[in-house]
Amino acid sequence: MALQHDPRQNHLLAALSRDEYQRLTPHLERVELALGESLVESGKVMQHVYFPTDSIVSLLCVMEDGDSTEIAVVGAEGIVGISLFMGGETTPSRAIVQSAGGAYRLNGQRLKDEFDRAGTLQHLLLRYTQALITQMAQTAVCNRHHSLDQQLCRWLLLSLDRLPTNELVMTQELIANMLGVRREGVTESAGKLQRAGLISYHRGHISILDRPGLEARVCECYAVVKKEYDRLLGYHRPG
Amino acid sequence: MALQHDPRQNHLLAALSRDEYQRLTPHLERVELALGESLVESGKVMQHVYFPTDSIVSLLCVMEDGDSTEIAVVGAEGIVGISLFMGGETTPSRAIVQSAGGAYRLNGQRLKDEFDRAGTLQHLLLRYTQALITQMAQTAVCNRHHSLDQQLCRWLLLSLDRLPTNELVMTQELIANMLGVRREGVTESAGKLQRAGLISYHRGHISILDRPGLEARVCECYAVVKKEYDRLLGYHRPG
DNA sequence: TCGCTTCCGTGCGCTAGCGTACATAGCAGG
DNA sequence: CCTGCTATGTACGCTAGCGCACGGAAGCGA
Repeated sequence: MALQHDPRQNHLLAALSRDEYQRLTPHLERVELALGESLVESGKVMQHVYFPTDSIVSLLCVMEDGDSTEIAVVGAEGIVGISLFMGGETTPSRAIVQSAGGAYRLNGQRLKDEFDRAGTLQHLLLRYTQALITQMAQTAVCNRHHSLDQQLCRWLLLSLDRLPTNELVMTQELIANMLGVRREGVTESAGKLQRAGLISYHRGHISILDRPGLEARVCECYAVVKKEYDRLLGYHRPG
Repeated sequence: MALQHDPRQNHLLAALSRDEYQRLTPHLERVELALGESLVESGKVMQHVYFPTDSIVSLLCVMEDGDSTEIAVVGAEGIVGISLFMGGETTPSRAIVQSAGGAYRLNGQRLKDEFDRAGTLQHLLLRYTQALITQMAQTAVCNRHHSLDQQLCRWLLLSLDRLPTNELVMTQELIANMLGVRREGVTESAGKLQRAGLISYHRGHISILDRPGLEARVCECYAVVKKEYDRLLGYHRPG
């Protein structure tokens, strides 16, 4: 029933009460996010928050020497720019578009005003933030204890869950940046998955051929995060 | 001017408005936390939140095989049990007392009621949560990119910042659990620091002898976290 | 004083992932 | 077709940290 472009493709916006949605919708601006575009820069004050619909955004922690690590990924289930309503205004991390697609942009002040009404939106955003925290925590423990192979599977599955298709546009170089490992390491791990017939890699395009196969190889971290997202955000919707 | 036991030794409680503080203070219950005590168990609903005064609490992410990693540490600057006001009620992580000491306990429903008044407390708690998120993110990137030596320095400094003394009661075995590494690895790294004259280790008691020396060895992660805590929570108080 | 437990130190072989270097293959444009 | 660029594959030595095993030392209780 969704129009081709409908803010309610974003799950947070879809869960708002009628009143809230009607207050916000005149100020929602549809934007197309390009691969690699930066939505949030470390320490810079944001003017907008973003509600992805069919795009994916990575939250990255970047260090002085340029090395980076993805700490969480945001798709249609979430929002980019939580520090606006959390009160800090800025954050030391970056937000990079990991998969091009659409999103709805909202002025930061409008969001804060609505947040301060302490209605459904506030509760939704806080629950979402807690889910995000879980993802970050699990990422930390995964970084510590699990093999690159497993982490790559986790990353692919988390991305896949946020995509309408089975195709990912993403070079190994970029994945390496996300995971905070060498590009060659990704080549090697991806090669294993490819030889096992789980994925097919071709110059920046990954096709997932066997999702159950990936789920059989992934570490528990994926399930922990997914379960917590389901619990907190109740994804009982069809699409 | 603080009494020997004063809830306002916790910085969040100290920053409340007079009204808020007076509403809460009849329900604050002083408790002594013992080393190793568990305040929050994975998936269990909490009855209380805790405001540490001179104790330190570690938030741990524990995996199926028992391996664990500390994702953040909480002292007098914070609160244990954010999932209560974030709306999730439970969390997949655990909270363990890392350094014995005092705390004030508050019934969860009382906290939620006050939180929903959308006053100073709400803003404080949300800003604190954002600081916590920064700590978790930086922990994740540190796990990935930095040596055990550096991480041990970071851990010692973060603990030291939350302690009144220069002495830490903590076995290497426990530190290893926090950092998610082998006990032997901690022995080795701690040995280096000891030979360099920075610390003195003796059967579960660590004395920090040369704090500037630790700061010279630590990775940038420590400073990033500290700066963000200062920015968000404004620790311009004397003690 | 003896015995037990806890905590710390050390050694050794092993492996995952790093840093580096280089080779190849697809794609685009002239 | 040739050039050049980007993405991927491969190889090789290196190191940090792991798993395991053991030894010793400090404290505690009987």
